[in-house]
Amino acid sequence: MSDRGEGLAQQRLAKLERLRDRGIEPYPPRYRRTHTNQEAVALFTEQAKEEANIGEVSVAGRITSSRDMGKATFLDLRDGSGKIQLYLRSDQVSKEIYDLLKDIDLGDFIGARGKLFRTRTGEVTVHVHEIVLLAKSLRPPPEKWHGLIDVEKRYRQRYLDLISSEEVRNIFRVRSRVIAAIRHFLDERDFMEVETPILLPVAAGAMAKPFITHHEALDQDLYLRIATELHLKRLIIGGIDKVYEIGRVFRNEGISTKHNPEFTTLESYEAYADYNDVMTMVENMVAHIAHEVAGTLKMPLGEDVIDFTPPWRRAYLRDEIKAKSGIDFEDYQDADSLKRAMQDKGIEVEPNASRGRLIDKLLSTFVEPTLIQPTFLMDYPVDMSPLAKRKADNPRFVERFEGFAGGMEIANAFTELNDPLDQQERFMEQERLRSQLGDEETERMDEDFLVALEHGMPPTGGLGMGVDRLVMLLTNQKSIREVILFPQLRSR
RNA sequence: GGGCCGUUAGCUCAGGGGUAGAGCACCUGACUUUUAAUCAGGGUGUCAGAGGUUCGAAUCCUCUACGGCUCACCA
Repeated sequence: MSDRGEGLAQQRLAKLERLRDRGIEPYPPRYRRTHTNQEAVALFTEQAKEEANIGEVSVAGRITSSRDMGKATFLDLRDGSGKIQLYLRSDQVSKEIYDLLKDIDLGDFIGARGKLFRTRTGEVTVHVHEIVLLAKSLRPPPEKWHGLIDVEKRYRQRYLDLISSEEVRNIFRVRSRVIAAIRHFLDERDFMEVETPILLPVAAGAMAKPFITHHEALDQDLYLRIATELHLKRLIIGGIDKVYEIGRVFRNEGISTKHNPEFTTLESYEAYADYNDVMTMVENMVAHIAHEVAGTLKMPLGEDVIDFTPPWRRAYLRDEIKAKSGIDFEDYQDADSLKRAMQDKGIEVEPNASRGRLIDKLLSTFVEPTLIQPTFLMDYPVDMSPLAKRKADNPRFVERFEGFAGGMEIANAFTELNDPLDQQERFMEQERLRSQLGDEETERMDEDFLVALEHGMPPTGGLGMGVDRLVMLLTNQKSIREVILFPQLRSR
């Protein structure tokens, strides 16, 4: 048989036709297995101890490796639970079955039935007397030893990445367990999980540029949410005293190793709590998650080991910025003077930056990269926190903290602003900055939310956490794309 | 958006003006406990795409597409 000029897919297609010609259906509707691969291996291990007679098992999965010895063949079969080895002998299966092997390729799904035994080298193996093709694969799998390296291909065809990399499979297992652990932690504390709208007439609740879309029937532009904050606070007003949402938010900004246009946040709000209570909750929650997914609170990250054991270090934002940048932003009460001070230090500054954004620049340039071990920075200037409550003893600051680890911000929390008149003034100040500076990312006025606040909101502690970044920390990944199954790429 | 780097067989990668290469995968044959099976034979290709320079381009130049890192922006 010549295969010159034939692609690998054409070869497989030819095998498919041969199978059909022999009356073998390459895509049967179902197969009943008795055990997952993991269960089958465990079954043998348990029963072997008792030297009991082990019955037959049927298992199913994708063929990931094949070792053809002529009159005997070994196959590796993988399902969602793990791998098990199959062993076929030509003198112990029908000719039809052994011939079927010739037209089965790496990547095909099969079901196999037989008795368990242990090979000379000690591997639990199914001594197969019957195999059934469950699904023919028409394209070759990635290389078995190096796997899939091409980053673009890994993201665009994530299924191939998952097939060929145990490490990648594990990252997404951990991600799933992180989210489950968050739910468990909050549900245990009587928080109620809710879902709030993604399509909104006004995208408010954070400083970010939104995506815009259009509703045809309403003939109205809508925005994709940039935060869940304002709707969750409406629910606090509505009497749901402990509420949270884990959900996707969307920000129309740059893409980088730390930013994906859609990402997952946890936001939680607790009535009659303040930011000190939230701080305690955050360190306990992250410790709980780390313990659940890793069994330890000391997580490797690059060259470092991050110790999430509470209590985390606490410092004041102003002190920390002063210590690391040499600038005390309280010496500069307006944007212009602060800008000059920063330029004198050789810092590049956007001409239109507000005072809040300048301070944020100091934080992200000089402080954030140095916060490897978990740290809370407390008490932010009111300029950069339009939704947080002022400190009673100093109205220029608010009761706000951010949590950092691994040089990244992972949490942002405050005692929520519940004074509707102050909130209105803060929104108006943001609107003024927007029109004056043309800053598309300033906070937007949400009139409907103001009406809600006027009905009265109890003192409340609120939290926002970047779930993707938390997963990065807990899986030792440098890029957010490694913890998002299908990260945003330019379409081809 | 700027800068730098990359794109060669299904996959992982060499090659850098003169006949398109290797390992794995694949195909043919041998082999009844292998496991990166082994042994013998076979190269399956729009060198990302389009122009240009040259007697001759995968190789040099320009543009385009996509990706990575980084800066800017943000969480």
